[in-house]
Amino acid sequence: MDVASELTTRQRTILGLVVREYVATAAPVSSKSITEQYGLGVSSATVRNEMAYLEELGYLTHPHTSAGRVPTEKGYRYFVQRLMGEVELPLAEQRMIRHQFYQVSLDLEQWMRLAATVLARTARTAAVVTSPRPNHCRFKHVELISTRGAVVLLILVLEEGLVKQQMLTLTEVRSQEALSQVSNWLNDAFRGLTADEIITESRTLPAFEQEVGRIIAETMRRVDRQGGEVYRDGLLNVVGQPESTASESFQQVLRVLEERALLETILSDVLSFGGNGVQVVIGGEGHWDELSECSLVLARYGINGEATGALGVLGPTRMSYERAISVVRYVSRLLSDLLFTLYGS
Amino acid sequence: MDVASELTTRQRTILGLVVREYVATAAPVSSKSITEQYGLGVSSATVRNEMAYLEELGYLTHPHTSAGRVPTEKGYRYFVQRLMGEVELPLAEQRMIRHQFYQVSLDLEQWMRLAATVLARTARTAAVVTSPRPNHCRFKHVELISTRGAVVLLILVLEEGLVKQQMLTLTEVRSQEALSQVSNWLNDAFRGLTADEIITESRTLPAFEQEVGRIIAETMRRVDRQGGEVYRDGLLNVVGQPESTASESFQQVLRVLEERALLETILSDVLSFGGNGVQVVIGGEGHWDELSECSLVLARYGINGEATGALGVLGPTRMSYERAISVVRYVSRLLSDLLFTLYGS
DNA sequence: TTTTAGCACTCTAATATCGAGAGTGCTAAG
DNA sequence: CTTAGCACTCTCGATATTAGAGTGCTAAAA
Repeated sequence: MDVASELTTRQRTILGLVVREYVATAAPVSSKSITEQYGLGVSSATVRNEMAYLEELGYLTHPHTSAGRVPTEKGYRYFVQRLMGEVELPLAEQRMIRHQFYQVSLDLEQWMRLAATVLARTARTAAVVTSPRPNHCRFKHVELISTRGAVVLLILVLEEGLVKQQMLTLTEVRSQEALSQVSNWLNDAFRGLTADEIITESRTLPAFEQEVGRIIAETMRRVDRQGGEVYRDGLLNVVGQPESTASESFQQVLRVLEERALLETILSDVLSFGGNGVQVVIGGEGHWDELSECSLVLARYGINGEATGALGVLGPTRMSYERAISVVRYVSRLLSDLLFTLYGS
Repeated sequence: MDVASELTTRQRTILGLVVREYVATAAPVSSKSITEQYGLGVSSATVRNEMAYLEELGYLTHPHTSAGRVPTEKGYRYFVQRLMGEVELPLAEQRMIRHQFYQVSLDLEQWMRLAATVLARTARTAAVVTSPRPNHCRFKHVELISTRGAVVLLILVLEEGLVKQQMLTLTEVRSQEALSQVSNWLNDAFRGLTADEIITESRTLPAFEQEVGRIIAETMRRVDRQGGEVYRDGLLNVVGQPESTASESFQQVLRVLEERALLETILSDVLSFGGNGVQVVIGGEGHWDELSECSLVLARYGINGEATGALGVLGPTRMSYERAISVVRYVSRLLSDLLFTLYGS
């Protein structure tokens, strides 16, 4: 079916122009405007015929009888897959972005935040970044710090440089001395273990150590399970859109962005689906009802097999895919590189 | 001037009803609907006269000649200050909220997040919570953890239970042993000091210790300066409003919510302005242009003199101030209590 | 066979007109 | 001081009209 409907060069050119023009102006594109702006050496009537054919194949539509053409989701997909090519972000922008990352201090959290901001600004859409998580995190270091009475601050450092804190209330008061001893002890005992291994290891320990071990394992399991922090930016870009005024589908976008759980489901769904590289989901594609009328441009980043996160951009179907895809690709590579310098083996 | 324009009981009643009715329906309130729904024992004509008087004083307006009345900002302010009284959140809701906080683990971050969610859901507006910060934070504990080569993870714990992490690249590789020795050393030397004191203290130390001390002090200064994390929720509540469709002022609200810097300026402005208790800013009040057509209900929380944060709710001027104020008050008290159990002296 | 000029046709978007209805303001009487 | 009554104003929705943009189709030209 798709083989039969192979397009001629001219048809592809026209489809590309319609997509570009529509993305730029948000208004249906007429045959005349195409011939006038980009002289193809043919008349508007010819373009009209081609457009009618493209509509027959489902790449374009009519809002109504006498209006210009608008790309369908299928049209956008064709554009992204066959017409666009591997566009790279302009070197000037690459340099600017890289510069910003190097200016910020060596801190994962700041990188994530910056990544979200850069994505949103460059693609002019909403952006999402999840912090990188290992498949199974491993213990590196624990510190027990007495604060007040029986309340103790437990600080847990994992192999990947992730730091978690947790307050505990002990059944009896212990001195900082005693707590330090315990944590030193545990640091030796648990080094490099996973949550499950820590549980096993704890069995042989005295009651208090065992209790702390249990809490550590629990925290690690939570980290394994619930994935990382989610950083967002550029919500305004979604709201400011001309089409957003009326349509309710944009409320859905905001809902997706606000509800962690939903967002994470979609992200992991999309990423488990495709392989490496940038994934583009245009208008739900049947699987994700929440994303109708929106597109998602996603990529994984991080150190493969060790710790990966997701990052991407969410906007109206009418978005600049060139910009979105190129910036998602660039930032994901950049972050991967930065992570490697910190945690790489 | 305000003394001369003291209102009669009936005028106050009518103003109150108009505000309540308008908040509920979002439509201009007519004299008839007032007399019909809440029999005041007077005719609509009387109400009309009173309304005209209230308009003269600036508490109400007309969208146009033949429409019902709408409260002005001054009207809302009068309502909040003189008519509303100290409304408490319904006990059932109080219980529900308290329950949610106790279910979540003993973790500041989770409390903040939950507080934002609860505020947004209860007041049906956008909500903001900033984490509590001391005026001048004091050193408690440092840990240096070697990760890979010369890259070291520095974990800094402050008196108030705040944990900061930071990656360093050393000029030479050092063993974990050596690093632990240094951090033990510093833990004794810096205990309870402020950033400035640490700088002074460092002068007498060897180069490496001095360098670490400098980094610690720098981090602490950053904490002092830039305030805490900001948690937001309920953006959808702003977008979903009937009046939001057209007006651009709601884009401004979103801008305020998205731009950390702007938000923090406004928060600290408002809070430094008023004393304790819940502060209500209705429609910018001349100082904050970004908040025209919006209202902000804010309170400080935390342990006075030790560590305080801000929390509040941001919505259209047409919001339920009873709900907003009562929930802001309740959550701020609740959080203060919770903090006290953890860090209180 | 492909392209194109030309023209009829369709639909939108803007504008004007109209009437009903809601709500006020005012006046004069209670 | 209150209220019935009424004129007046303004919005809102419905309807009509028109200009213009853009298409689809046909028949001629390349």
